[in-house]
Amino acid sequence: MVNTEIGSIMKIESLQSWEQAIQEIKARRICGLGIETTGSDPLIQRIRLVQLALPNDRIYFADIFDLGEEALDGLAELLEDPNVKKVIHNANFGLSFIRVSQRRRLKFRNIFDILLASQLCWSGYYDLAPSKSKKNPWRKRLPDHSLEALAERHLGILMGKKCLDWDWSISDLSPDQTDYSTKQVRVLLPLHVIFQELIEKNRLEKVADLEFKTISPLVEMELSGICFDSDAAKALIVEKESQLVEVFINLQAEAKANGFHTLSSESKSPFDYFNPESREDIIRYLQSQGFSIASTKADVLKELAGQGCIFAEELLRYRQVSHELAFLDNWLAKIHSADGRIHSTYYQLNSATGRLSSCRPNAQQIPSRGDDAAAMRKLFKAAPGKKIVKADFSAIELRIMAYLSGDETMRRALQEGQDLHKLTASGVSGLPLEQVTREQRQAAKTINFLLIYGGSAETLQWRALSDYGNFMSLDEAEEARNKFFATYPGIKQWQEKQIAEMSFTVRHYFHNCIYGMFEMPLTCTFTALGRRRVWPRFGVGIRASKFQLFNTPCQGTGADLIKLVMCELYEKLQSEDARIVGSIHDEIVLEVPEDEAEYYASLLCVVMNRVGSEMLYPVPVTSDAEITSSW
DNA sequence: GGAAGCCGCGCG
DNA sequence: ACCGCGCGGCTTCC
Repeated sequence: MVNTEIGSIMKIESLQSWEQAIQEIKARRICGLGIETTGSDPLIQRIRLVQLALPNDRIYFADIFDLGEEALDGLAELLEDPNVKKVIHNANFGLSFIRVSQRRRLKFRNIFDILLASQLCWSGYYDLAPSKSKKNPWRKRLPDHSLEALAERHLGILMGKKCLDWDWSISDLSPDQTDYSTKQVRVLLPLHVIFQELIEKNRLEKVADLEFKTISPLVEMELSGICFDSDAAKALIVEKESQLVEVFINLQAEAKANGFHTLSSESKSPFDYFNPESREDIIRYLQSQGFSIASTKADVLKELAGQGCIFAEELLRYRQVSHELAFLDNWLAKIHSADGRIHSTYYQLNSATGRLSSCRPNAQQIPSRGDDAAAMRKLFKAAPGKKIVKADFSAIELRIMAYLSGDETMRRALQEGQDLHKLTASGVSGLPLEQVTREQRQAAKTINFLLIYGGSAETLQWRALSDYGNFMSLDEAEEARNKFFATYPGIKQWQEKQIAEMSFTVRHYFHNCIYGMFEMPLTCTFTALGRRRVWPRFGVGIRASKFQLFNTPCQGTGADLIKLVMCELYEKLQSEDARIVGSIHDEIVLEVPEDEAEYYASLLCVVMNRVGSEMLYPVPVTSDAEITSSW
């Protein structure tokens, strides 16, 4: 049992003593940092409390409302000092507020984020909890990485739930508030010791350092947001709404004419006849018309439309337009009042592979494929006087696979600057490289992507048909598959090795307050930088699929790469208004002053190529940059 | 009336 | 038997 009264709390009364406290911390080389704010939005709300925990159990407690915002200058400087380690839980949150207060680019150094550390050490782990669903009686439960959960799991300290309706802007904070806040800061250094050891034991040092460094560019990217043309969006909405109404009326009329009634309750559907959003209605209606389908997904409906079913065709149209409308409405709703821009949130390690994810709105799912995608993308424009500079890695998955597998043919082809899709086309068809047609190259692209992730001859056949109406017999698909692996024997070997990993285990270290450090034998995959994903071993049948074992190292290495690029690039950004504004898995988007666009376009490529080629050595990495006025 | 699960679909 | 995400709508269950 830990006595929370141990250690003294020093309330800072003046800027001068705050400065002294910071000097003392610099001598100590390490501190825990806790920040309380008046709300969750750094663009609107402010920092209220700053608490710094020292290794001698002393806590410096600063009320920024009393000291004034100038107090944050010294803190920002401390955060940029590479010689002092700052231990924080969810650094992104507090540091965003610091970044706003300083109105300048901050390069945080030597941050140790307990949240990211925990997510790294438990990456992929889950346990099973009973579920109400009959179809799926066990559901995956991911570990809780909140500070409260970590304190309980690793230290045995029960902190209770943080009260969400505490007001941190009132002049006199209640003892409950300040006590709870202090309790949180107090567990940071003890947790740091544990996670430092876990990171070392699991050989995650390089990945952890990368993740901690990524906080700076990510904070700035979220605060930068992206410029959005709301007038053009509104015009597009008007247009699409009338399209939607038209399709909707047609669907209603046809359902009515055939005596159909919806099952949806009245509140959900404004008409009695047919609710196009209800899969139940769709299946029932089409059944009544003599079409029997098990699913209402797009390719099933397309099949029906091909057979002359107008209703299915209209349904597809309805779906498409309503989906696009939902995007537009959502983006408009997310425009921030402070600067008229859209500020997505990025999660650094919410995914099992290490990729970034994005939400509210998801900046990584802006349409790019469909008919109206270009018009939608145009809405994300550069601010006046700025240009958008974007670059993506070319065929990065294949390069990563070449690196991971060490396949000779693939490596040599890439070193010689050959077109891998063409090479595959040649290997599959038996034609010399120069006789490969554009169509064959396109088909080879599909083959490449499907087969490196474990696709079967059947999926190959199906994709060839659905993508370009190219009919392939099963034998032909099987033949293409065999030729692919004959062309790249290293890939085949690597896949076999990965499958063997299913029954092979690696010692992975965990920690809790009951057992202390302990190891478990787990299925484990690794990326170029040593990032891990583990698979817990419960009963039979619950294990990594071969697809996951093929895909995770590849996707994860891509994540290592893009994060490294973000960090290196961030260091090289010159003017304050050259900003990273997007990161979409293999693509970086910048918004820069117009007259610097050329400079940043080439810088971006140089950094991407260098970082990529170093990480995947001896496989070279290339990228394509482009200067535009919108995404 | 809210939470959980499922489906379908946008991106890479 | 293709992987990884987030989101919105419907349905079901408390």
